[in-house]
Amino acid sequence: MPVNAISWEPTKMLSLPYGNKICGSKNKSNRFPEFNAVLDVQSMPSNDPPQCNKTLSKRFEMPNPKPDAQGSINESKKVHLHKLHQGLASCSSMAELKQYHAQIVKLGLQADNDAIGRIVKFCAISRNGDLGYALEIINTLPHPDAFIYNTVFRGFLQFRLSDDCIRLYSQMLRNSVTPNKFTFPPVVRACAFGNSIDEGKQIHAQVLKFGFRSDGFSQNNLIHMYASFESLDDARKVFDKMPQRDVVSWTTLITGFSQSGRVDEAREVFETMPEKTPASWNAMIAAYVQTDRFREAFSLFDEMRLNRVELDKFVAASMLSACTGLGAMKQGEWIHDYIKRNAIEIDPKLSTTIIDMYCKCGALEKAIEAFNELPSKGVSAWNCMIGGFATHGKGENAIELFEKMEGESVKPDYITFVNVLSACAHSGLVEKGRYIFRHMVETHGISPGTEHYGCMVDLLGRAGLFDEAVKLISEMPMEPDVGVMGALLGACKIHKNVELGERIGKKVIELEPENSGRYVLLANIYATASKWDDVANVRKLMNDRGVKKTPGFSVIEVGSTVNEFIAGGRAHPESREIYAKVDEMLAGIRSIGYVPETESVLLDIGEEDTENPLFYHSEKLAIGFGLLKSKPGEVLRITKNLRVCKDCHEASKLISKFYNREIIVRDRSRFHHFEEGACSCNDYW
DNA sequence: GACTAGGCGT
Repeated sequence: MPVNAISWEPTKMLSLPYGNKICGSKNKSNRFPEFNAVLDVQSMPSNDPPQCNKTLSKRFEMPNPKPDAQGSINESKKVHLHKLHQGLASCSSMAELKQYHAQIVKLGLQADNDAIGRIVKFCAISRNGDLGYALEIINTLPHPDAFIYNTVFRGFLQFRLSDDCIRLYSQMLRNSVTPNKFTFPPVVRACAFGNSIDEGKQIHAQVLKFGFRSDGFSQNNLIHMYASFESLDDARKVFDKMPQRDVVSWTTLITGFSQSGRVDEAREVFETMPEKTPASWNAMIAAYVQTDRFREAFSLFDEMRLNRVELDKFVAASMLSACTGLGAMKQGEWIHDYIKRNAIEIDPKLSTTIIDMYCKCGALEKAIEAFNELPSKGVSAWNCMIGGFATHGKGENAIELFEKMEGESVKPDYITFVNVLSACAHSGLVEKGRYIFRHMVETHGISPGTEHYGCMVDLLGRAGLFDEAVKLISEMPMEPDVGVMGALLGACKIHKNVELGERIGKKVIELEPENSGRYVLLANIYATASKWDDVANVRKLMNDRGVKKTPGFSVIEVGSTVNEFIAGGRAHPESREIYAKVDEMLAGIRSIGYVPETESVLLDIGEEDTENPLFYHSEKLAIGFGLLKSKPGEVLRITKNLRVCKDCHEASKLISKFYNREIIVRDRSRFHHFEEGACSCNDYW
């Protein structure tokens, strides 16, 4: 995109409002050598209303440029112009716009800021605009006004061209155009987006010097800017110094703390808010959801309802996501019903959230129903539904839906193919996967990324096609990442390919030394080959590096309560009954052939004890609790944070047979539907 | 003539 050519002057720093405390690790210094000179406001008076310094004001002593050389616009021109403005308001394309522009030029108004401002506005910020054209126009104007500059700032911001926005701002000053209150919100946001810390601080100085200390919009954007620099102390200072804070100031600060991972401080701010809007409630609820603190999200949501605050689409989305996190389908269903009952707009984001909730809660049928109900389906809804089929091991359905999507002329994107390929991998559809991989490139012109390669390696590896998988990796145009290598490692585990597994395992561990799962996998590969010394070495390496195994937990929703279990845990108030039920359950399945499987446990415990922790894996406790609390025939839905271990998998199959129950377990990477002694994954996970 | 806060998935 063409950007104005500007000649720059030597630099000179100005003093900053808040010292230089921000550490600029992410700061890009010296990107705007011109900037400091232009932004020199040392000599500017700070009185309201905004003024500029003497040098600048000279320009403003000149009479404003008149629309035409002869003087004011005559009456017939005025009428014509009025009609033009009306037409422009409903203009829908650049072709049409250029015709209006031509007429304005014909009227001799090519330098008239009022008329040209409307043209620039369309180009810069309309959906069918052309920012480049706006820039060309601005370069031809002898005296573009603040409105025109501000409009183009917004245009730059829409395209995330923050550096260009900042450059144009300095050009505005060089052209002696005084910023107004609409100038700073977009310019400050540009600094935030571009992580331009030095420039941001200087522009902050300008906000004050130009007299916008009391302008809520400018100040709120400054809060946002410092928060995005993760300089919460400065954000807080701006907030504290504001003569009048509004609900946006509070909400911005809450989000700032939350996005810097300081959720508890966000809560403190939230608690002190004088009045709360749904946006403020949601900012806090989302803070909990984003940090997996789902229970706190639920309890805040209850509080919100007690305060008679109605939920809107944002709160609904956050809470649906909390339901997804906990596997709390009934609660999620309640929110979905609420959305429908209250005609809350289901936009593309909300629709993916709804579908994802049902998919991840194991209710594929309900997800399909929700998907079919959507009045219009964006690509993300299709992606989400295809991904749902994939994780449920319904590869054929995923492909069928993908073909339907193509049939309805919805353009598949990068993610679509990640999900379709992952569906092929989960269902072992090798030939189809190879075809889709080619189809993606040849028909849709999407070049494969690491995720696509990861899926292909997963697919080929699971099918035992190691040579082809290794060859594919060697052909990758980029470095294979840990996802790709991890997929190969997983395949080595399944097929007991010790030699390759050892090589890849070591590599993967070095790529991700803090991920305990990788060590466990390598240790298990050694264990299957009875290489006990190597098992011990991996374990020692883990200990030496202080890498802890992720504690496993499982969650089951019974009635309206969500119950969480950790392996061997006894924190549940009914733990005695639960353990008794688990013992009964294990005795039951032993009678139909259950033999505890110990292979997949990292052997860091004595032989004798090996059996017990397996008996009481969180998943078995959750199933025991489910059997205890649910009616016969009711489906048990369990969500687990780790992958199902081989023993639990075998046990779950037999439990489903012994008790004649359908059990749906969501693990870290997919779903297992246990029914009549078999699993939907065909023991292939 | 116009500006700022909160949501999803891969």
